[in-house]
Amino acid sequence: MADFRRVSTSELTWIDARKLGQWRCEAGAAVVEEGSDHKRLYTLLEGWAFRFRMLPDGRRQILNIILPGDVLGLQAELLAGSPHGVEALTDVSLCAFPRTMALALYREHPELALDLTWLAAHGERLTDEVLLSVGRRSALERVAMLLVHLYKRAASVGLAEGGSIPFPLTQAHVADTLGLSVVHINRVLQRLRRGGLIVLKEGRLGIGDFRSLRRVAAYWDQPAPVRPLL
Amino acid sequence: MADFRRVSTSELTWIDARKLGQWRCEAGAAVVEEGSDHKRLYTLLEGWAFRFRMLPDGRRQILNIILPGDVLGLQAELLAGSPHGVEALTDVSLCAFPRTMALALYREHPELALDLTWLAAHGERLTDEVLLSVGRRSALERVAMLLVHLYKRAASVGLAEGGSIPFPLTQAHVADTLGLSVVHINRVLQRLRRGGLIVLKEGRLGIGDFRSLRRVAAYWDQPAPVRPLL
DNA sequence: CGGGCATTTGAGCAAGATCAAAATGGGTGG
DNA sequence: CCACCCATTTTGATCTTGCTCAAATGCCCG
Repeated sequence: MADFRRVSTSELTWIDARKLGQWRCEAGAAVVEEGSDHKRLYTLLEGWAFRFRMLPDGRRQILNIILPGDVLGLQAELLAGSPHGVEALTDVSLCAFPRTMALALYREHPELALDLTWLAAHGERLTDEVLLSVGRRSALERVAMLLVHLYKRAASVGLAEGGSIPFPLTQAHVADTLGLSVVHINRVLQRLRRGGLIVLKEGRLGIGDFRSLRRVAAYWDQPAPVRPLL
Repeated sequence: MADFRRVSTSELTWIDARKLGQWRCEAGAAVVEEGSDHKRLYTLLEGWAFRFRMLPDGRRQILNIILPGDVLGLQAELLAGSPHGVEALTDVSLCAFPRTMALALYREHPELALDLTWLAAHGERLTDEVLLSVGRRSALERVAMLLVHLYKRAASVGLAEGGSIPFPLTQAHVADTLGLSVVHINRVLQRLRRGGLIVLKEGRLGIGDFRSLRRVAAYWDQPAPVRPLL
């Protein structure tokens, strides 16, 4: 997610040497099985994916949308067993590392290791934000919030072009992200479209009026997520 | 949270040497101001507390209940600025460490540092579980889930006595944890009480019928959260 | 052209919210 | 010990947000 501290070349080489290689996944495919016991750490190089959990009867909650640059598997791989599934939204390519890299990393590159913890903490903060939405925001606020947030994240990794970003989520995905029904999502989206707040068509999302959309979302800026200089 | 790997004596001494000391907080007091820029890492020694975020208009979402043994401030202190508040539920005592401990820890005790990341990841997993509840479970399921879960956690740190644990949350806290209204929480609790599933009175919670309560919660066991041997 | 998915629309329903007020239940100062 | 205060719990009544069910429409792809 965007702002990282500068990583030294020696660190980079070190990481690079341990790469297991690249993987590709088709849209819709499971990147990590729910409940499986994977032994890897991934970085998403390209494409979109999401983390989710399900209830026995099939209800699904999307926990997190994953964009290029995000690290995958801190929760899953550091913990035994993976408590969630990961599915590709678009064709996806990722870079895998052996799980055993972690300890070596901690021994040989404490700086990088700290970054890893930072990343884990940051991930939790994102989840916190979503929890606030799902628990306490109205449907309209939730949708507005999600769209603003996704737009910002996508733009920050260079996905914005001509005032819009790719938007590979179906309305069902949005529903499962926000804890709402598909039908209702549809109606809320139309409301936002009619109000000129968003432009959502042909798989792309543009924001018509950032300021208003934010206001609708009952959202205001978080201090930028920068790793503190210790 | 219960299951830790064995920590060596040298590690313990190291940690102990860095302790800034103990703090106490009264019930209801803010342990960390929302939005403040604290410089500490805490461990909760005694009592209950909770993490929360608020919306401009006062709506509150409780993110996490904090029990003795839990680490506080991974999200807050590793990130710049604290995006959430922490409030004491009961009188509380905590142990503080300087934020600068982190890097030293990473340099000198990679094993411990890995534990720290593990803790951060584990924290996120808890949040994930709550998110699944709030997003996709019915009110009844959510309450059942929360009570089972709190009971297990509290019991695992030795708070259970005679089949019950202390329960310092008001119904308003439960409501803000689960994204429901106080009135509705009240009704659901009565339903569970009448069904003999729980015993909740005089500030203590007992579970009448674990199996059924779990079933009601649409909950089933997670693999135990044990740090993997790398 | 036909099947499958996603989106859209309509109608009725219900879980849970809101509003209001009464009943409890400690704690506190007199 | 009592009177009072304030927070919490409880109850009742009504309303609304968002859900469910059902069907139509549009679209992509083989």
